[in-house]
Amino acid sequence: MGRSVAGETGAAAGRRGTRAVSMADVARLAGVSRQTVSRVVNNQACVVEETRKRVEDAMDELGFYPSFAGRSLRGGKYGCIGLCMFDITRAGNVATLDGIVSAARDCGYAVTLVEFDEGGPVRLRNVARRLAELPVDGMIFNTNRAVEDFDEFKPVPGLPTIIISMKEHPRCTTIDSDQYGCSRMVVDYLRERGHAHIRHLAGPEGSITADFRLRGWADALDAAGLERLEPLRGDWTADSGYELGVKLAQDKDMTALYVGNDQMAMGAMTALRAHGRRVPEDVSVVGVDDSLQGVVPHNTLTTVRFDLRERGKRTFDHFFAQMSGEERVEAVRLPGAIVERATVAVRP
Amino acid sequence: MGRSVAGETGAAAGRRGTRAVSMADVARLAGVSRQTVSRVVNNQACVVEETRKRVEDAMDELGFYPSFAGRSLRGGKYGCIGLCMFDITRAGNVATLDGIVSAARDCGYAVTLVEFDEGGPVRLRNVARRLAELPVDGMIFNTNRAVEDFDEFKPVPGLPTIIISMKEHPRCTTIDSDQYGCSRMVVDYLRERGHAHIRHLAGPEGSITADFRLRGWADALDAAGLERLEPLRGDWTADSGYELGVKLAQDKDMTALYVGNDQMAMGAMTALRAHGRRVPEDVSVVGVDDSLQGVVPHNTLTTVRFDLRERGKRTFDHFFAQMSGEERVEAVRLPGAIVERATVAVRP
DNA sequence: AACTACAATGAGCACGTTAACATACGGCAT
DNA sequence: ATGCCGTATGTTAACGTGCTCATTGTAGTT
Repeated sequence: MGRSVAGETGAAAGRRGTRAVSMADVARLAGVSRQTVSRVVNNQACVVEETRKRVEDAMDELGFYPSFAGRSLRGGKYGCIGLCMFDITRAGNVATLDGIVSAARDCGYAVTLVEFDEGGPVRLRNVARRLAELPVDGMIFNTNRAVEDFDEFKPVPGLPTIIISMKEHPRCTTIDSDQYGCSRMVVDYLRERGHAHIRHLAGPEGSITADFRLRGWADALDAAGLERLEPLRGDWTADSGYELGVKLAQDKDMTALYVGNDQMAMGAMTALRAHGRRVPEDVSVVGVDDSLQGVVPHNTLTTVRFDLRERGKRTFDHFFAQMSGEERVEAVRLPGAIVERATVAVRP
Repeated sequence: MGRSVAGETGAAAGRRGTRAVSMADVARLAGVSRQTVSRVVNNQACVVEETRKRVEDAMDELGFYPSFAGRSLRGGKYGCIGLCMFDITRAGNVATLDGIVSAARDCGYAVTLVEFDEGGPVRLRNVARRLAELPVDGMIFNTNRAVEDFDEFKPVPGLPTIIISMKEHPRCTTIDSDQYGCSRMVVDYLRERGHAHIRHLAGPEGSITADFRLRGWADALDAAGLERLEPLRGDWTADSGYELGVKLAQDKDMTALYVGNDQMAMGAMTALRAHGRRVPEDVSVVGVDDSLQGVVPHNTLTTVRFDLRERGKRTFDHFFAQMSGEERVEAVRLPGAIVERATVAVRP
């Protein structure tokens, strides 16, 4: 905190005497009733051209903007969605945010953004409380980290709630890129190309995304009856990928490496090459996220691409459906697609 | 559009009979007046413990949340800032957004995010109109592209407005990373290390950031009386950097290359090496943004780092100052810092 | 002339909250 | 007993908008 909070300044500072212009002010200047001003603002018929003109002039002169408070107090709706995210700066989240914002805009909604508290364990209930006191008609949570009260959380009555998460929720619709399915897809893709020794370099513990990607890989290997060696865990950075790639270079049986994200894949690939393993001739490498395009020159990494902007759009669509009366609770998983570049070879 | 917009659903859908719980409902259940409920909600003194308890129980039972509309109608403040950005997904913007959101939160503000319309020329006036009808106490614009009515734009009376932009504005405080100064800094840095033939690979035309970085480089060379060859222009991607790097490899006089961002620098560096120019022995390379850390293994690029999250925080600070009555219009430019890695050599 | 039909506008209320003022009550000094 | 004070609570009014209903004005029909 430190400084005074918004609530306090509200009463104290006000608009320093410059109280915003109201419809009554406009009506007075234009010599009409407030209701006529209201009609002009809302583009209703039944206003004669000359009156409309006079009102519009008065609005311009006074710099009138309809008060959101008054309007929504009457209508009951704000036209805003509350969105809560863990870490906006993580690459995937931004695209999703962007998708939500633009889909919302198309339906006349704005997006109010808050971040999860960082210190201490996270509880959806607390965030929901905070959002419920903001001018929002519903909520979207993006929970890609562990949440204490995930299962017992109950959405605020009257406020449709969607959760972006791989974990299913008993009362809320969840939506996410299919982090589990993408791994099975990659394993199938590699098996079709003759690979039987497929190792995995996963993201850090505590990351739900990393866990689901890992589980998908493990289940796919088990289902296919392939040998499954212990996966390694990095921290999503290229340098951690390099470090673990050095270890993996020792494994002469490995013919394919599936890495939990592209940056680590980049690191691992560099390490493999530096230690005499050719890519893709000796070892095929597949990443996830397709995040290197434009960042690295001549990007050749075969990877899985999720349309995260689309994920945001779909999230809003489900939100909008609930706003419109849809009651169904479902778990939507959006599939990724393999982007074939040049780091996978076919085994004889 | 296509579907109905928020405004329309407001009246039509309502909360489908589930009108939100009001203070009056709580008061009735607890057997007190609305005012007493209000006092409990706002943690005011002068409520006897037993009454408070009864009211709180009633609130819990009914699932009461104070209505933002009613509250702000009375108080005149919303506790929300409107933020308008061009493209959230551009790397720098996210960090800034994050800084604003977290600084705002510390002062009890939420951030309502909208994007600039994409089609057609952009006018601040239109965006301001849209924001002014949302529940916001002020606005922040992030304008890193050309805006049609930049100079003549007048902020909405009563709504403090800050613009994140290198261009100065006659009526609004502007703030930005010092895109101009960083280039001068880089040129000085290279001159101190004996370089006299410093070329520039700039970002695309139409990017204000690219223009200011270019102008800083040009002015610094002119001021030092150094030869200034025509700069090349890429599109921020590593591949465009590579392509132009191939051309620059022909220039045997060039001893230093200053590139408008790190990704192009990465591409250019790769091209230079591929064409027999050693980095940094033959050519020193400096980028801007420090955006490769964690993305590329063993990142060695010397670059300029801006603390963009800090930029967001500072932006909010200036906004908050204006909310508190500060009238001053200023142009704040936040300096970057050179991150020394291994792509600059000292000339004999 | 008296009527209906319709267009244009106005009056009044309701939404949920809170500041300002009003009331009730017990305790204490005069 | 009277007056005063402080605490706890209730009452009233106001914030700005938009819906419903009422009123006025105008044109057309009988």
